Amino acid sequence: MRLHVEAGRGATRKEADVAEAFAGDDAYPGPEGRAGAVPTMRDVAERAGVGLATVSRVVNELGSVRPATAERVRTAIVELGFQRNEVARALRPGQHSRTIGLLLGDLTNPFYATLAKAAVAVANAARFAVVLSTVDEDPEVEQQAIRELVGRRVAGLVIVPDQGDYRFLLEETGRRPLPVVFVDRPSAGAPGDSVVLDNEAGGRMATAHLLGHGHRRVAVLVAPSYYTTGRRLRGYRRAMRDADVPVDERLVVTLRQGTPEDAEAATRSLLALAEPPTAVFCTTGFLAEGAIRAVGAASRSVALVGFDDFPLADLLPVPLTVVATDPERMAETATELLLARIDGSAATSTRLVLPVRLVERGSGEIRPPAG
Amino acid sequence: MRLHVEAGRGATRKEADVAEAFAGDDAYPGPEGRAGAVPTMRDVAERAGVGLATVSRVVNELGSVRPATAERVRTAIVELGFQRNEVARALRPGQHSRTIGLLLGDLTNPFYATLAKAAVAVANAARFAVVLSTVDEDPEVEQQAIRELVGRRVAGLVIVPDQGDYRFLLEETGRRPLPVVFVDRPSAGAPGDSVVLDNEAGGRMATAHLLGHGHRRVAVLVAPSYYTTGRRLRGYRRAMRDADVPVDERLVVTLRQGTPEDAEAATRSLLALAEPPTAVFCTTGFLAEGAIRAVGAASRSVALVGFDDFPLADLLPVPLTVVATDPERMAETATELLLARIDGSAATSTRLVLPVRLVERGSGEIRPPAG
DNA sequence: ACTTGCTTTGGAAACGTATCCATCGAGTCC
DNA sequence: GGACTCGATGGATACGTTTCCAAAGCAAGT
Repeated sequence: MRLHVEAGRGATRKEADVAEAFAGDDAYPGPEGRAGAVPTMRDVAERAGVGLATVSRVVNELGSVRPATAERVRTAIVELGFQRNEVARALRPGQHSRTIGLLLGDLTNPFYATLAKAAVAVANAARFAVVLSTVDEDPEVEQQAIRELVGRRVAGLVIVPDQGDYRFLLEETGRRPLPVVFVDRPSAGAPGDSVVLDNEAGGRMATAHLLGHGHRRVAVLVAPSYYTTGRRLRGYRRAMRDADVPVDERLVVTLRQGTPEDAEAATRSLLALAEPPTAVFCTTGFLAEGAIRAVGAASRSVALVGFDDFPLADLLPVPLTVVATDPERMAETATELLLARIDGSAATSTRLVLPVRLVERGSGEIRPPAG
Repeated sequence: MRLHVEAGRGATRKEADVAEAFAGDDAYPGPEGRAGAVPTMRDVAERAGVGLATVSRVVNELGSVRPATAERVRTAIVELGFQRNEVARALRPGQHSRTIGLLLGDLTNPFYATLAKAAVAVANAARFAVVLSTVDEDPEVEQQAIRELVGRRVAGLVIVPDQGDYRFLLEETGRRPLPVVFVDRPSAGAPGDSVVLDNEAGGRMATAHLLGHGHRRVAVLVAPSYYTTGRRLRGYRRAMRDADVPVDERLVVTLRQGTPEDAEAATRSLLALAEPPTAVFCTTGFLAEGAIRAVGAASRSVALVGFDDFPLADLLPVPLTVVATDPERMAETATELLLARIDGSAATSTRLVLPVRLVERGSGEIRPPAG
């Protein structure tokens, strides 16, 4: 049993490494198990003394069944504890499984976690289940995950796309295209709605804010997520141009990985320049985290603006100014759009752009050293 | 279209509230759609010139099919882009859907997010899908969510239980009991394995640590999550007893809600006492957050120990000392246990207790004011 | 009273897969 | 060389639901 190995991991800990497995206190009933199998519609029909079709009509609340009959059926349902088998239901052609697939990145990132939370809430409220898949950067894995979901006949997909090509979705889903909503980033050429942030405006706001506080040497840290951070960078350039401040390309750093560690190192390098930046715009929450560490360790005080708010940002030694987004609203909107699409309303392709806003907390209002 | 309302929300924002929906640029193909429907096993069989059963045998890698035949079938599968319909598969008796249900609390809580991440990773690696349901405190809603999952014929459940009663699970799943693993808290009387933390040891370590730094008036903030924080409180009492320090019950505060706000208010009250505590043990991450705010606002410096680590804890003005847990490992272990159970191995009921460890960062090493 | 039309009801087929069982072919033993 | 064995293969059935279609019940109209 593989678990034994697992339980032994981390055995170097100081205390209470008592990963004990004691067994048999409340043993499972054997596979032969207990009496009643899961009741089916046929059981209900039999008990209520009606036909199978009638039970289905009652369950699905299609009309044309006499109130008295319906009541008998409902009684039988309650008595037996019947619950419709969604699997069998989804097998019928033209029926979907009341399930949507949710494909996103690392849940440890609060941004994705919030997306997931909101999507699940909206879907569950509509009695849809959510199949969650997390992918990290590997288009191969992602495509496999999508195929898997399609194989499970989900009714639609909410995807936070990687830079991959999603055109295969069109092939994949055969007769009628699977409803898909892309979140945070539009997909390249694939059919589907999308809900994104106004990234460019965010980048512009952040940069203009720093410029407005007297900074001229404003660095920008860009994560390799192509679309979003690219747009934010575009906003940066636009703000610089609007303020007639030339961009020093040495201050535009595109990171390889986008991890906090990566950003910390990059920030250190920036601060070690002959003419270091007096402000840094971090196009990502993770990047901001790394930059904070580097700046905190440095002697100089550097202005910072992050992207994506996170809890405790206001508790830092220098509270972090951020471009706050509303991932919750984004996911809600996306999921509602998907459900509408599944429902058959929402006929034409839609592309929503949600606003962002600047939250001033201190780190962005630091002025450059005189000179 | 409901979305219009949605897009209009938050319209008080300063800039870029350009929630514009423009349509029709790349319209969906109509419902009649494009050519090929999703290929089925029958299509594969036809193309390969073999019987349906043979295709099934190849797909499921049951032996007893001649290599040449198998190869023909595999070719046809690739050519057609066939993918097994998991829905139909799950309908067969004795087959499960290669899907597990994951039931937990607010994903915004990094603890749950990490659990979800790890569970999904393990499940997906075993080619299981994960249906995610989040519940918040309402046993009614939770039971409904579980029924829903059972109706979808999931192969098993990973549950972070509320205080509710899970015995109904036994009734619910009919003939053979549904494999269930409880995480973080054992369930009351329900059948199933569980994987929990050594909460009592954690509480003991935290308190002993504070006592060891000279504190005598050690307060404890308890969230109303019954099991875990109750155990942590028990550890607190035990450490106090071991050190022969009497417990002042006014310093034992059980919160109504367990939110940061709640904790902040409670901490303020504590600090306003005639004989305020010199140290606070927060039995929860959220509680620690609130306590940090209250302590930061106060003039006095108070020692703090939190429970559950979180990112940036080391970046706070006074880096937070915490009892660190390993939710990732917990979820991995739980999911592996569930898969083993589904697989039919792991016969007897199991209960695992995972160790915790103290991470000293500064806030717990503050000494009490002399006197 | 018999037809007409409508509502309510039940039977049966179909969805795509896994598996039982029968069949078929080839190799083996006597 | 023929019966027998064993592996490979195909046909048929069942899983639980929805839905098409037909039948039956019933009221109203002629």
